[in-house]
Amino acid sequence: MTRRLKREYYLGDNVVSIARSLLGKILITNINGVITGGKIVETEAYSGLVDKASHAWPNKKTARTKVMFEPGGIAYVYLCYGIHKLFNIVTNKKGKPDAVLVRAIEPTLGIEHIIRRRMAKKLSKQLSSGPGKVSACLGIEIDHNQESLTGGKIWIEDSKESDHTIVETTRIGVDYAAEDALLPWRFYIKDNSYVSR
DNA sequence: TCGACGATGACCT
DNA sequence: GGTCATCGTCGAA
Repeated sequence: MTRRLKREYYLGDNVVSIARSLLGKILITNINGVITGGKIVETEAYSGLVDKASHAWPNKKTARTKVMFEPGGIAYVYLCYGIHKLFNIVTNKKGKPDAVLVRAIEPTLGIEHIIRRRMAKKLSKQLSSGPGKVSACLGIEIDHNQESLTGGKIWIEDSKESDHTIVETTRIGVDYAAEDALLPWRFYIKDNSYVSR
């Protein structure tokens, strides 16, 4: 069985280890009563204090990034390229702007709704293999920004699964971050076909 | 105000 | 491999 992660989980001060430990857990949404979810198979860590790739670097608080300065356990959702909604998990204590980007899931719950949202005919590996696709599958919108992850709309459940091998590598699409683009802060489950790229 | 530019994805060749 | 849709954000003016 599975159980919902508690607030304390998200308050941890090591966003990199949280990003790694989120692999295999189940991300679930309840959007107007429609429940969908999937196993997290790919994540990336972003740390506002030390990481040029983070929107909140260097400890930069703006209208957009202020949600990352809140205590962990809430969502940071923003619009990328004017089209895609990217879902992040805010971590760490108040004033420490860390977040984990969920890049891919393996659908496990409400698969018929996921297929409908993606306007597909059937389940395929390409439905949820990318951060914009994850939000599209789960019905995550911009106005879920700052939504609590311990409430009734978006949450994460633990899983007993632990037999996967984790691959760590560099993050995607952050070349602008110069040397920080080389940090091994992207994690995915080895051989899982829902991983992006 | 204004303009450059994305933590992407779909579609094309 | 390449192109481009599309718009909020942020720093410059």
